[in-house]
Amino acid sequence: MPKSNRPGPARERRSDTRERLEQEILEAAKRLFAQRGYGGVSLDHIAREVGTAKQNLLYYFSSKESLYRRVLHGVLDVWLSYMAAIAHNADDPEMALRKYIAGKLRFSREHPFDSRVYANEVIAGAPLFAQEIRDRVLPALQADIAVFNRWAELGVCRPVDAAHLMVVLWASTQAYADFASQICLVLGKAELEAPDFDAAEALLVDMVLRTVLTTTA
Amino acid sequence: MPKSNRPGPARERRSDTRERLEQEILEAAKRLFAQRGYGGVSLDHIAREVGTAKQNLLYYFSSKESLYRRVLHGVLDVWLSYMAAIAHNADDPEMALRKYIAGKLRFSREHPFDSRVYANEVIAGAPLFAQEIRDRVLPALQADIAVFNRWAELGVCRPVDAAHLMVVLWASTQAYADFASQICLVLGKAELEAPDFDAAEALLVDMVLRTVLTTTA
DNA sequence: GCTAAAACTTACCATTTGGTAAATATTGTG
DNA sequence: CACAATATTTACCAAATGGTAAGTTTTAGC
Repeated sequence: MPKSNRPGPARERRSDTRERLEQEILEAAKRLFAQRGYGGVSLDHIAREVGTAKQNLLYYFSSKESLYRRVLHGVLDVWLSYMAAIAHNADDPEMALRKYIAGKLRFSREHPFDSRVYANEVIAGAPLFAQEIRDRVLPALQADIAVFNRWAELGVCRPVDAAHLMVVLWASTQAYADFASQICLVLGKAELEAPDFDAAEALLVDMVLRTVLTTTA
Repeated sequence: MPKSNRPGPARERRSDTRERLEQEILEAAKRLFAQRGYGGVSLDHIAREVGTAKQNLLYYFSSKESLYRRVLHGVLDVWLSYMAAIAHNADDPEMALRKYIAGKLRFSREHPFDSRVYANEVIAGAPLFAQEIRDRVLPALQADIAVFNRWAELGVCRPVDAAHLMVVLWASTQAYADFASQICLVLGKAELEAPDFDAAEALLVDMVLRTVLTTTA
């Protein structure tokens, strides 16, 4: 079998190399932005981490800011999908909430840096992401609030302040990424493990279901 | 009445000036560290904010790091006092928890920058404050866990995972400082006001008491 | 192999960084 | 007023900052 015109997976295609390096840059940027915040990271830093030159970053990403924005978008997309899933499971409040909490906690475990970059941006006052929050998070939240209200009308849930409930869920689930260093220190362990996330999930689900459901399990 | 030897409050004493300027520096540093993180703030920045020269900051604080540490200590001292108060109200779990939540939320409202600086430090992995957390937060948490366990033994409370419950309370209460910008955006208001904090407090108290107490109110 | 596009490097730049050293100004007290 | 302690400014510094401009190497398709 001779070399096909469109090169096979034996040797990486140029476009694949590009994509891979782009990913590596994004990953490194994510780690560093998470650790030191936007202003605390230099392009040189990121470049060295990836093993290329600073000027090559600027070949892939036109500026430090555009790189940062790309990282932020990745996080938000996932979180919004979790919020949308609540509406998709609207026929079963308990399952919807269980899934939401489990999903957010799994994300905190598997992508702690993503969560931290986002946290840094919000703590800074969302200087670069305010519009994105208005345009995408606000409607997603309103949709979920509507779902909670419908549940209350149907009598399957108590009427709760859904907006603040979601804030509590955001904060609690993301804390296991954002505040992991402190949680580790006070639990006396080097890093959070599966049982810790399980315990967090059990407690959070318990708290939320006790607060929201009318039927006692 | 002639000028007394020890100058009265008519003209500020030197030592008062010193203290005042020191405070102003700390306040400005706090605001800026909260907004941009340690690495994102320059001494020049802080100095300009205060209206003095960078080199004069270094006269009052020996280095950027020492300034940062001072800010962090201020926050932790208050939070630890709230944690200690739980043990001091050990005879009344409901009141202890109500007070804790109310106190933390009031602090988030009145001192949002403090909370944000601390959040930045923890998100960064607590590079400068890890030892402080081990030495002071860990014992404080263990003391509170012991209180929860005693409540469970007495039958006034359900046995809960007190460590994770405290994590949830930390995250939820601090979110109203750290994530205020996002909460404002999704609530469609310019800034959080008293009713928002009241709603947050009501929900959090409700959630926690439903989870913890054996007696139904 | 040839050529053009894509990928990467070298050179450079004005500005800002945290910090040191030293000079100057201001203040309290005898 | 004098003098010493306190407070503030001026002058520097080597290193790092984000970004531009221009060059060089590598690759894909003919």
